[in-house]
Amino acid sequence: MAIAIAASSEVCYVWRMPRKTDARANAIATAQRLFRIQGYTATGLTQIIAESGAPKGSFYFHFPRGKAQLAEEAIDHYVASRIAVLRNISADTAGDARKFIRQIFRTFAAEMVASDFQYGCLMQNLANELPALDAELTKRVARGFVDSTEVIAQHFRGCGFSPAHASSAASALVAALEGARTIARLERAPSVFKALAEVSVQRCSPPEQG
Amino acid sequence: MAIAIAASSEVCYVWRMPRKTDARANAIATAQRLFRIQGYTATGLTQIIAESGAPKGSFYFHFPRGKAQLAEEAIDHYVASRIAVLRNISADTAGDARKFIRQIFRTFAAEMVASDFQYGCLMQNLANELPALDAELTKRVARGFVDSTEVIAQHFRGCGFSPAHASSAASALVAALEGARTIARLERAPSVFKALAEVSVQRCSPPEQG
DNA sequence: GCCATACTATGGTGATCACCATAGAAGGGC
DNA sequence: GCCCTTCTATGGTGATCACCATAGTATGGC
Repeated sequence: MAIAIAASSEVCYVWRMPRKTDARANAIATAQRLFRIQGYTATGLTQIIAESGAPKGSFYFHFPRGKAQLAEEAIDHYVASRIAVLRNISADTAGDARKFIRQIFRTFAAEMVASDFQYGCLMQNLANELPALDAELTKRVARGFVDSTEVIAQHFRGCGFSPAHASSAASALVAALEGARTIARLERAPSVFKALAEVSVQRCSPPEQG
Repeated sequence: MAIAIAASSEVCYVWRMPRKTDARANAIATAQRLFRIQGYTATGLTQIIAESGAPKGSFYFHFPRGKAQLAEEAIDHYVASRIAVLRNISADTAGDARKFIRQIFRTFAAEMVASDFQYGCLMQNLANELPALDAELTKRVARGFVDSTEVIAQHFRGCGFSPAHASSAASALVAALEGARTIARLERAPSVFKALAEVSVQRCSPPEQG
């Protein structure tokens, strides 16, 4: 097959060699971790490469567009896993908005405790450094929030919320989660998640709920 | 007066020369603005000095401890003005929790619109770069949140909330405000403030409120 | 065995980082 | 008029930044 393809000059590596190392995946995972802890600008490529253990010089082979490309792939990875978590919680609490909200706050709080309050949200960290980001990266961050919000709104609609109400409630919940992360990191305590969970849950309990 | 004071050797500049320039205040204001837009690490001293218009070389005369000291003074300034704003709103809406909350969201949203969604919260930006901050600066950021929260809690107590309820409601409100800022910057629209205001207000309206 | 591809390895690019040493100018106290 | 203090001005420090040029190794197709 290589012959047939080699003749076509357009695409030159279609046949994929068996993956030899996981240097690329390691770099993305390390970048995601460090960006979450330190932020985008404060994290140097030197540190990412060093901590990823992967060979140093080959970085621009895997990421020819450099740091920006690495961040793009890191955020894609992050958003995908965050959405997967939300979908799981949604499935576990189908039709029950209060249980859904409580479970989300509990899950996020647990994640922060597990990291000893070191990890922030990758999307939030990038959002706070917008001028350092190129257009493509900014778009992905914004899209990450939109997609996350949509998963939550979908669950609320499944609880009988009107589409408009579901959207605004989802938007409020996402914002509350982001804010809680900031506070929790400073307080090194998950109490703010508890406070916000109560506030958010009370909202959908009153008689006129629908 | 200068004679009498000059005799005391302990303090050597009590008598204050007439302030010749406002280079120092300019540097703090410029730092605050840039830190809010770009973040702490991403903002270089070079840029601060250049944009502040003040003379370049004299920076370490005014801020002998360098960037960290500048950030400390910037955040002190920021926290003080934020608390003043909250106190004003509190006084204008005494005894009315719902009005208080709505007015806060409206004020913060207006500030974001006025800056064309460029300004983040200085405390939040610093909180997201904790590893780059020294202990003193971290302490001031944390204290800024505690003090802001206390102003809000105080208002809630004045509305008849129990102390515990007032504290957790205030904590939730602060977190919601921070999260809303992040989202609003990306969406370049204040709608998330509106959504959160509705959610937060509904909480204190149901029959059992107290 | 040969070659193309996949990946590693080294060393260095100019630019920018925070920071500082040193010296000069401006102005009031005496 | 001299001095001390406040403030300005210049130029450069070593370190680190993202990025890249070049060469070497490993592996599978043929």
